[in-house]
Amino acid sequence: MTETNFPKLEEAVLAFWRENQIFAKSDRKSAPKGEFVFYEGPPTANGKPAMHHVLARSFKDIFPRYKTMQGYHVTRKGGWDTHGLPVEIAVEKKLGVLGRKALNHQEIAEFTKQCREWVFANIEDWNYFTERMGMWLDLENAYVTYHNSYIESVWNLLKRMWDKGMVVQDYKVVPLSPRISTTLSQNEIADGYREVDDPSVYVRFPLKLETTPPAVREKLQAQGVRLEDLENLAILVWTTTPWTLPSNTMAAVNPAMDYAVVRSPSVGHLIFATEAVERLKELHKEELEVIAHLKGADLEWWEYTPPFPEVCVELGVVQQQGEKRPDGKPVMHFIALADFVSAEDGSGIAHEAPVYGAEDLELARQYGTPLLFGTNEYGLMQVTDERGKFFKDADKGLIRIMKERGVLYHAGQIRHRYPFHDRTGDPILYFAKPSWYIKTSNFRQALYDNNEKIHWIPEHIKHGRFGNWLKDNVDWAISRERYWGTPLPFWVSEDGSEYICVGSVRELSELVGRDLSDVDLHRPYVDEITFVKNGKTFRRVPEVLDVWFDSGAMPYAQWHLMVDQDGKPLPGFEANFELWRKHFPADYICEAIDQTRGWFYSLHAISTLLYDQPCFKNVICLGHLVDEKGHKMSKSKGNVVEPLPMFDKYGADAVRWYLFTGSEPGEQKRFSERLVQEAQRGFLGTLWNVYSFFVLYANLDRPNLNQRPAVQDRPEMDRWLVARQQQLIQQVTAALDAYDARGGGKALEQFVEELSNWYVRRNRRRFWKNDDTTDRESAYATLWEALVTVTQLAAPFTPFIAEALWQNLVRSIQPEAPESVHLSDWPQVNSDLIDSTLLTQMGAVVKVVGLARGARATSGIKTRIPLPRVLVTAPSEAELAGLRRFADEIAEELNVKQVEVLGLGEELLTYRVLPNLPLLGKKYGKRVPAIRAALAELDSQMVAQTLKAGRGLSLELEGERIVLEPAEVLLEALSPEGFAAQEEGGYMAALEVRLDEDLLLEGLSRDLIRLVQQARKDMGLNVSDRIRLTYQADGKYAQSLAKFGSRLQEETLALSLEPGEPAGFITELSDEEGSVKFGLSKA
RNA sequence: GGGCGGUUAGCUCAGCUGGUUAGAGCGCACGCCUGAUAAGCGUGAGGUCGGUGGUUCAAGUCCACUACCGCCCA
Repeated sequence: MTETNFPKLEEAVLAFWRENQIFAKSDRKSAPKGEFVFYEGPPTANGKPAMHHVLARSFKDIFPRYKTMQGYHVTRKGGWDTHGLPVEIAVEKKLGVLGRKALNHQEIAEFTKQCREWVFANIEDWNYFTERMGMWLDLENAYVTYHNSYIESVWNLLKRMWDKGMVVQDYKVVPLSPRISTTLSQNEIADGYREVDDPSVYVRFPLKLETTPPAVREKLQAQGVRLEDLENLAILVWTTTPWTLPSNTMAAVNPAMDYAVVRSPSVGHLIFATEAVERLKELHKEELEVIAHLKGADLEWWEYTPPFPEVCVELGVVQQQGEKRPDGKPVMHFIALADFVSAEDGSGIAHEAPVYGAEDLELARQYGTPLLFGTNEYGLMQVTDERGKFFKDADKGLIRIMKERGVLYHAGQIRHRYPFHDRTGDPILYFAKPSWYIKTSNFRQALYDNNEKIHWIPEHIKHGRFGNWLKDNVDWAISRERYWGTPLPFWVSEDGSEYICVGSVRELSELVGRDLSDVDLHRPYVDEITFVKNGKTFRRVPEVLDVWFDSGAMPYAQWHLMVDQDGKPLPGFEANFELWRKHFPADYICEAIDQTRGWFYSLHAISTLLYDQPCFKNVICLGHLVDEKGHKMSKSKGNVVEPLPMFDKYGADAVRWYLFTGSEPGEQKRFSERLVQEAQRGFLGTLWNVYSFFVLYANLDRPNLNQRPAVQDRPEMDRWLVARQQQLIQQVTAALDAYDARGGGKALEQFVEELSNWYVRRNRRRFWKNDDTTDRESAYATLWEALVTVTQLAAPFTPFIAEALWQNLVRSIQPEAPESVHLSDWPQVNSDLIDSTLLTQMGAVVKVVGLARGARATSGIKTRIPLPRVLVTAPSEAELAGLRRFADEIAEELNVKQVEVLGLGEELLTYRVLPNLPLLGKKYGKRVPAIRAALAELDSQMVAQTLKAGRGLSLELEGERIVLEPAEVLLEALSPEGFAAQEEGGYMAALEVRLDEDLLLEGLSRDLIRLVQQARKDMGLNVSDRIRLTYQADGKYAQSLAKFGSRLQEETLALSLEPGEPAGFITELSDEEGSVKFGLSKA
């Protein structure tokens, strides 16, 4: 065996690539098919590379390698995502600036400096890891999102959107830590949930009868209820946050739900969800009588008096309570419809204070209602007698006021989970803050239509996770009150009346009146840049950009694209423009499934808004890696599998192979070391074995592989392998064209399995003892071609082993061949060589041999002992022809003297008669069971004769006669009596188990051959060394030697075989058949 | 609470538009082979296809409900 230490082999290949700059050369490989565009979704280099990065990078690597071999050029520009919260949090921890409300200039400078350093904390690990796993990526020219050039391109994109009116300022509900008014991230909140008791209050909102919707009037009338008779009619609204009630602008009902008009002895008439009636009875301990039913949808626009009507005037939002809009609709304080309202808790009518909830704010947008800020952003009440109190402390007082006003129906408590801020201990305040938005919702249709043009893997993401998300698209909030990010290029005048969006450094320089080319565009430096225009001083807005915009901008910013409103390059940026144009849109991108709302979306949104086209044509959306038990890998659980030890132990190829073929790419994958080991032993091991076999004998025989016999002159067995190999090229090419790595891998695996266990196994002798030179040369040629083809086809999957094989198989004998397998051209299918008849026939042979081996096993007679006869059959005429054609192969493989191929209707065979259900079901439907029963009754020989003659089968069915077409009946051969047989699906092999003296002696001779061969090996002889044999034998062994001695000599390369006292190396055997003792000496 | 995906042998996974006895690899047990040999091959055991109900001549596959796991969102 040659080198089998895969990790060591991989290191050698890496050295080879490095020394000979193979990656750089692949960049210059001729590319008649043009550019295949790949985008690297930028990882962050502050963390360590983990196994899921191997997954993504493997899939990112395989298709560019494939396309390069196919004759495309692939630019593999790396990239790093460098801004954002994770970096800031890490640095905050380090610097200890926790929960500070605002940093001063000096502090920001220190902070962003630290961020910049921290970003590449693990860059060395990343560079090493990427190379080691065999991913070719240009890391030297990687784009970096914090570079000034990158930021400038992002500004350019924003400016174009700004000029098109796509950028607006609006409110966004964010989680705040009150008192310090710091925006928190989801992660910071996730840990802070606590069980707490909060108020649960039911409040009456009296309805204004003059605004009753017509649908309500009609329905009440139909149910015999007069509106005027309803006393104190009010909706019953539920909330757990009384402090938000002063900010109430709407009450929401679910349009699909049932609502009841209920009479309460204590307060008059109430409307709330029918589902809640029983609960309220229980809760408030009073008898409630349902007198009418309404649908939620009926109630829209019905106006009510809120519990704190004075607030809206007090805040100056309207002139007077109950004000109308120009179209006659109320400005606020009416019933709105919302799908999110449920009746599982409360009354089924939700109180809407849009300032304090994201869904509520969205509803306010839909209905165009203004906002009432009952608190400020520090959580202090701004209105009512509770003014100045911390919001949670205002509940009691507000409840008292409502009681006095007679609108409180019921006040209780509820235990639920509510988030708190760890560091301050305060409850989280969800609060609407002004924020910058991109109006993506205006492009909902375009976003959706462009998505139709994308090929998603897996398919369901397209209309599922991603499509649904686009359908419900809301505006993209792009501003963050942070420090380390692309600063928003918006400058606002001191009076707040005018905004200027800056689209380039040059533009900013002109506004300021000095050259800013060397200024760091980050905070705090950019904050110092002010200018005067129209007599007003402009300062930058404080926010930075959402990092997802950074990453979504990479198609443009990685080339420092700078264009004007018409998309034409700005002066001096013509070359950048050409680079961009050559690389837009992407043919292929790949990331894990969590990117649907991250990178996939940001790419798609930006390209749709600015170019109205998708940004990528094909996308593989990977499932997550979990541990052996299906749990998420996390450091705290200690179940993380590190990639580098896997590479060191099994090699990167093994890991890659497992990731490609282990399961569908979109599925969640359970990862374990064992599976990598399996991949190594399976595909890689088998391939390597075949290769070793080839090398072992090729080194002895030195066949001339540069002058190979024509395919048509080769034996059938070789032509079969050639056909199979062409079929493989077809399969792998089709699979990779469809971005189906798994399909391609499975085809390769299947081929290598057949190559090893059928072709090599069957043809071994042609390599090691074959005086027929033509035949030997043919075998070498055929096996060599198959290995070379597999090497090339496997190159994108397992680049290391493929390279090693290429160097040894091809480069060693063809110095003019491409220097690396990755610089070679993808194999082309020669369909003339796909002999499908031959493939079908050989398929039947393999099948039947498999069955016969099973039969051998059950018979208990070792393969070594020849048997006189095997009967075989197959379900189709084409396959029977194959069995006849390859009868010799079958005989040899099974060690039987005679192969008898049985056709349809022969006497030795009996059959199982089966209905062809797919055909019969369509034709006869309900009568299928009866037909089935009738068929079972028939004599199978008769049926076989009938079908053999090509006649239909006539059946008596409940007095009716029907005739089944031959194709509607299936026959499966059964094992005949008295044979060791196996059958399956119409294939059958039956061994005649009859031992005679001759066959036994022949079988024993094989034992003797094996004995001598083992001795040769123990002596340390070469396979080609000649020997001399002396022996003593008795019993059956003596007979066997007498009869088959010459064969023994032949097989063991013995020049002589003499009876007498054994001399030299001694080996012996003794059992019930007799005994034998050999002496071997080297000739 | 909503959306999407998953649940098939001890493990990792296939099962196309419904159709005959639900497959593969690994592991396990037993055996074979012995000039690919610290390899190779075969056979066997092992399955209520998460559960319930429905549609159908026929359901792992279609429909409804449901349980559990995962991801995203709220």
